[in-house]
This record gives sequence, C-alpha cells and structure tokens, in this order.
Amino acid sequence: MERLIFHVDVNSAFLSWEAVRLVKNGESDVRLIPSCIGGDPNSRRGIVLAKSIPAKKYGIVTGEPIGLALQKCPELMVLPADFKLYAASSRAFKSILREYAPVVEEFSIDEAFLDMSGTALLYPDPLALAHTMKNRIRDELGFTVNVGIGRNKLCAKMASDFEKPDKVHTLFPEEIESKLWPLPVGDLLFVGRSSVRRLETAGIRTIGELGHADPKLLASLLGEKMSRQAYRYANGIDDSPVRAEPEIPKGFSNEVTLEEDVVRDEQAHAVLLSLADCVSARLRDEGYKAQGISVTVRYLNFQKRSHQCMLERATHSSRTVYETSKKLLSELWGDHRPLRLMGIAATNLLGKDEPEEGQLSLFGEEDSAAGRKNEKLDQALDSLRRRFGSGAVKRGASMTVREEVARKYKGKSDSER
DNA sequence: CTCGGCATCCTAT
DNA sequence: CTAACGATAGGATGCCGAG
Repeated sequence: MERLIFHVDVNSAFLSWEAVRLVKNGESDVRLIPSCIGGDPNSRRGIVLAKSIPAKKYGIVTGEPIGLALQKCPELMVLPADFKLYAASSRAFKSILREYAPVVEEFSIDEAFLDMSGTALLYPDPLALAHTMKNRIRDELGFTVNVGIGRNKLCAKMASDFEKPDKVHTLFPEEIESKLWPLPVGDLLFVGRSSVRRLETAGIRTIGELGHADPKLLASLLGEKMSRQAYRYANGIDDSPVRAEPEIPKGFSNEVTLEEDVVRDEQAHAVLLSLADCVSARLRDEGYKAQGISVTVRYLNFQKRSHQCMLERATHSSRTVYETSKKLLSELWGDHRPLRLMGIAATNLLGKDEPEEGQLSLFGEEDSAAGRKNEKLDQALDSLRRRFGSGAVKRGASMTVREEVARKYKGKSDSER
C-alpha cells in the first residue's frame, strides 16, 4: 500500500499569530520589520522563540538569548509570548486541515501530519490540494504555512522545511538523492547538536554520507537505537503511522528559571511549594496520580542535577508532592550552591480508572484524616481556580510559579506586569 | 544474567 | 575560547543492586 503523507508547518508560528492580531487591531505588520517573540520581557533570561524574516537577516536564530539578539540588531522589536492566542490560532489552523484530511496527527502546536493515503479519487492532484489548503489558511486566517509531501512522515516533514515561507515541496523516493542527500546531517530529524559533533569526527557531514556510512561505525558513534534510526532516516525510510489519537501522557513537569539565584532553604521551599501546586493541580485536572516524583536543579554554571523517588502510593495531593520534593531537594542540595532553576516532575502516572498495584487502599492517604483534609483543600482551590481563573487563588504559593517568585522576591504586584 | 530504578544525556517544538 | 541565558516532553543509555 503506497502512502501519501502531508506535513503542514506554520511559518514563524508565534510571530505570525501575533502579527495577525496586531494587523486586525489596525497596527502595522511586524513580520515586515526585524522582530521576534521573546519569552518574558521582565525576566532578563528570555530567549528568541520566533523571529521575522528581516530579523533572520541579522543572524538572529531561534533559541538565542534576547540580549544577544539585541546586540545583533538594536532596533529589534521584542514582543511577549501569549500562549492563549497561540492555542486559539492553532485550533483554527487545524480545523481547516481536518476539512480535507481523514487522519490528522497534531505533532505540535504549529505542526500537523495528514494521512492522505487512498484519497486519489477525491483529490486527483495532491500538489494542487496542498496549494488549496495553504492558500485557504493564508487568505482566511492571515498567516502562511509550508506543506511537505512524501510517502512517509519523515519525508513530508523534511520537505516542509525546504524553502519558506508559503511554499509546497515534495520529497518522493526518486528525489531523495537530489533533495535530501546534499543537506548537512544536522538538518535530519533527530540528528541534533551532539550527534552532529560525533558524526563530524568520522568525517560525516551530509545526510547522503550518513545514509551510506557503515552501520557498525554509526552504532559506535550514536549508539544502537539512534544509529539505526538515523541511517533509515538518511535514506528516507520511515514506517511510523499517522496517529490521530493523542498519546497518553507519561509525566507532568514544571520548572522555572529564577529571577534571583536561590541560596536559602526558605526561598527554595517557596519555589517548590509553587511548583508542587502547579504539578499536582495538573494531575487532578487531567485525572492522574503520580507514583514517582522528581526534582531538578540547575546551578549557575548550567550544570543540571536531579533526584527522583517512587512513592508508597500514587498521589495527586499538592501536600504530598511538596513534602516529597522537599525531601528530594535536601538529598540533592547539601552544599547549597546557588540555583538558577528548579523543577518538579510527576512520573509513572496512573490513570483514574487504573487501580494501584497491590491492595493498599486500606489506610491510604485519602482515608486518613489528614489526607482527607488535604484532598478537600485541593478540591476547593481547584474549583475556585476554575471559576475565577488561575490567578485567583493564592496559598503561600500560587498557581503560576513566575507570579509567586516575582511576588516573593521583587515585591511586584500583578498590575505592574 | 536480566530486570527495574536511577541519573544523565539527547532531541524536539 | 566554549556552551549557553526557556518550558515541557519523551526516549536512550550506562550504571548498579536485587533476584
């Protein structure tokens, strides 16, 4: 069965979506000047999340610190991120795709795979269909996309990355040699910075060289699994299906880069409480309990460390997550070296309907008096948040970590933000 | 020896 | 000079102790 896969990718998604909103408000189009979306402008630690094409001409790249970008281009306009807007824009964009495609996989907020296999009678000309889709999105929603077409997801995705913006590209098997193999290895999906560095030591610079390399050599450079996947990808081989169903989550995590370095236990515990509140509220909202908790810290030199543990029993209680994370931090942070980042992750999730291994619901945390009290408090806070928004409820630490950290250490109020 | 837990590394948006 | 100034997620890998 020959497949036909599209990959649709919004060009400079966050910036495009912000530009559309500004244009609707009668303002000028920031896509036409050097501009970018850059993290939290109040924190000095933001990075470039999306940039305009004029900004790119200054050598500004996604992921670089805002300060550095401003050095390259002092007149760069930096706009704050607004994830509510992005979620709404993403929905509108994907709902147009669903009008054409029987199976849509939401790969990220601004990317989707469409399985168009077997639609030849309905759409005899796939290229024409791709143009129709991208033009409709552009004309109705005001932003451009790239469409990549191939026989599998990998080729569709690589093709959508070719030339931007507002383009349709194909990467069919007979085009692998001319379109894929000349590209630098780092352009290949899942060949990141570290793999590029290792491949370079063996003189492998292009995707074509990777696709012709000795599998034994690749295994020694990249490891067993990664090397096999890289070799297949380099030759345009990929069997993975387009999945319409979202994956079942494996964990929830929240982490913050702190406005000020944390050196004392009281500061650290305030941050943990806030993070624990976030993570546990997400567990309750999504109907999961965590069997494991992990705490991560990052020092001033960017070195990261983490400690994790398994719980006696699964939990979604903010108190249990908090107390556990305090214990993990104390194991991790004996030296009290200054921290620039802290995070908590809930791991080894159990779904609502998924009973715990063993038979220990006898004197579990929900059954003790203290456990019931904590459960009640969490429920009450959750319902207040649902009614009045996440900013409404504060309890030493609030829903949003950044707010709380700012309040504690800078004495700023919400209105100043 | 194998398995599972843990810490870390790697990659993606 | 290097990496690297972010949040979140998932998978791979190497080590270690238990059975």
